[in-house]
Amino acid sequence: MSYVNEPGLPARQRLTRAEAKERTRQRLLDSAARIFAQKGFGGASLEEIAETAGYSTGALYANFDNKEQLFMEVVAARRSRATSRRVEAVAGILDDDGADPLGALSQLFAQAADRDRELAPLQAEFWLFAVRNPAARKVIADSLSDQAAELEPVVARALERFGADPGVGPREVTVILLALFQGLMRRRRLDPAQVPDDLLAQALRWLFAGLRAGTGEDRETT
Amino acid sequence: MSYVNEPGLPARQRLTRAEAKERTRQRLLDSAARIFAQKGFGGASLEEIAETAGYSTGALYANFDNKEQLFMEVVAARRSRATSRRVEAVAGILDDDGADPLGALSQLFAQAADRDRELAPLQAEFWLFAVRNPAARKVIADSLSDQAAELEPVVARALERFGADPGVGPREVTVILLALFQGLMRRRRLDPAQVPDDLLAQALRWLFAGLRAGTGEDRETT
DNA sequence: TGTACATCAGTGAACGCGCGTTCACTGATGTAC
DNA sequence: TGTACATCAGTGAACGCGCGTTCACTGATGTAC
Repeated sequence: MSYVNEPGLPARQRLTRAEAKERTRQRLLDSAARIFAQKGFGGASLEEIAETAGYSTGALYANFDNKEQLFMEVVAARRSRATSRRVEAVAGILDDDGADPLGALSQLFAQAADRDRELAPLQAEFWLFAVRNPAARKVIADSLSDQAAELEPVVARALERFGADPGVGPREVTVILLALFQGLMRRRRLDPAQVPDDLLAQALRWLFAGLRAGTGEDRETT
Repeated sequence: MSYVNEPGLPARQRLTRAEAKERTRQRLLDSAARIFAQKGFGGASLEEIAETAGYSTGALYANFDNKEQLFMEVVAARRSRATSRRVEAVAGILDDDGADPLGALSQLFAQAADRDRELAPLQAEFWLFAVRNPAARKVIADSLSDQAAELEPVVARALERFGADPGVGPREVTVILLALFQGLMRRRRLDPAQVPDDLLAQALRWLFAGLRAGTGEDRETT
């Protein structure tokens, strides 16, 4: 095998052409996600994206058709990642028998949002892109649906555990929870004082108490 | 008085210079809000904004310093408008003794969101601008706080009416409600099927049932 | 009321710059013998 | 294993276009007498 894999060197200097291209593609996608999050679709320049990844602009056009397609590939790349890990973490918390699972859960989310500062802006860009480009809407909507579908069984188990009315659809609750979470995290970003760590926990407790208390037909008359 | 105010003509042909300038300013702001919503901050061109309003680009620079300041003026202009009317409508529904106030309320919001298609994209642009421009963050955050403050007394009354625990802070509930509403409306825009008209009503019923049922200290242990 | 001058809101052509995209080129990888 | 040629991922200069911004100018409004 000659000198290719000398023990002292960082392993695998040599990549096949396809591997090298894939690595380049991934680096460009990572860089693109970062710059799009920081500057927005309009504000991000392809040169900065390429440069941040360590390439020249031509590398982008060897891997993607144009700026819009690059953006959609970022969407697709984000589709599968991160989400799964987060769902697992949520499931873990609910299965543990800690004293305050809803509190722990909301802390988990708050920490995730504080750590990954680019997630929320990136998602806002995705949403705006979807609203403005009819061709992209379905893809981005599906990406969100996937997210919800993955979280749904965990929510279903939580509903059981907290003794919710069995008539309650877990899909609906999942959509509500995601909306609530996103809304609060966005608001928190603008003025953190208005959205303290435990506000999401509060909301969750109220919501689950309500899920326990009444069916959906809990109409009220004076 | 010569011929200035001939009865047959649309009244007040003559405007004072200040009035004319103010009218121009308003038209430019309206047009800017529309184009920013449609194309985003980066995608909107000053020429299109001016042209849509019926002016040339120079008119923009006679009224605003530059593109960023124009954007911030759009934020400020939106701050006072619309919100008040909406809050009044909400208050009206809660004071009426209809059979299903929460349902009526959520229908009101859904209709508003469907009618004003530019509101949500514009607010997303505001949010992104705030996140990216530290100097603008406080102004935009305050704008949101105003919105919440205006809605708060209405929420407080709703809490009383629905018999919530008196220890519950109306401000927190207001923040939660706004987050929930925004999150659901955004999602609805991407795929309406996932967020039917009455999902917000469902969420509200559960939340208020929870507010009635338990205090914030409703901890749960297996 | 009428006249002469000052002001200034809005015009629109011009400027320079940065951007997305293209393309002839390079040199490392792959293939055939 | 070695050699000759083909392929193609990535380079980087060049292109043209649209943009934000500027500025000399215009003509209607305001002011002074």
